[in-house]
Amino acid sequence: MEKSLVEIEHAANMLKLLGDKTRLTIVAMLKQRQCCVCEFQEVFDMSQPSISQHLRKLKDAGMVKEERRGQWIYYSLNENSELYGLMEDILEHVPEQTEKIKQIEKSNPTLRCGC
Amino acid sequence: MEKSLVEIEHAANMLKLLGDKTRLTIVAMLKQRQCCVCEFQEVFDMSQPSISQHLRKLKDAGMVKEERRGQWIYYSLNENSELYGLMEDILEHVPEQTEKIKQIEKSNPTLRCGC
DNA sequence: TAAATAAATAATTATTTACTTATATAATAG
DNA sequence: CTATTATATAAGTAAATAATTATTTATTTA
Repeated sequence: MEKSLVEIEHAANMLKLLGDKTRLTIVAMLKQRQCCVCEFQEVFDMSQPSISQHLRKLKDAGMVKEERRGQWIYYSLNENSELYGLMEDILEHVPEQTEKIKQIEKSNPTLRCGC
Repeated sequence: MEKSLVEIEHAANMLKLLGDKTRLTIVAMLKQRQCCVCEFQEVFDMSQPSISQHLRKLKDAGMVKEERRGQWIYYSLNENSELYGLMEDILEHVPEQTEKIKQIEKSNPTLRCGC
């Protein structure tokens, strides 16, 4: 399979977004499974608006998509993005975020809805 | 061949550096061949110190190395960096910078030394 | 050794970024 | 309908970034 080519300016914009530890971790977590905002709140030591703003940037760049389910909004990687191939290749070099996934499954913030 | 794993913080730092169009272009050019500072000056519309500072950041991160040859300093990719594998994989998604390489070969700023 | 060239460093500045708190919007439950 | 919960948006701010100009350092050449 050929590598997808991305215009250098688009690539730089994407790399800049992934060049933030929080966002890179978010994306690495989403590679393992979709997450809702309240789940990210469990693992990042920052305010809810801060997390929302990171997700917004990733969404504006087309890297993630959101899906509302009741009062929760779930985020996942956008596999249709022209940036997806590059994102995948980057994530292969980044450790799995299994600890963080375990952490949210333990505290299970969306317990009440049975997601 | 297994993908090299990079700690998420290191990966984020590297991606932040590549998340700048000038630096990403520099690195893409260096994938094709080593270049000296005056050659970068031919293709980027910015001051010499600005280019030097970009190169310094890439060097501090271990992504490029420099080699003085007379009054010129040549930069090349540091293949021994723990980040090299990731960098290579990213560059596979970025267009070749052949136009820029041609441009510097045309004006040939280091003509006088016969490099 | 003096002048010229190549590159790095220092100091400054405008812009961008990543956070904060406060507030608004949207959905659900009582 | 009201209260609660989940998330987004707005406004403000401190820190980081990418550029600039001025200066310094290093090398070559006359």
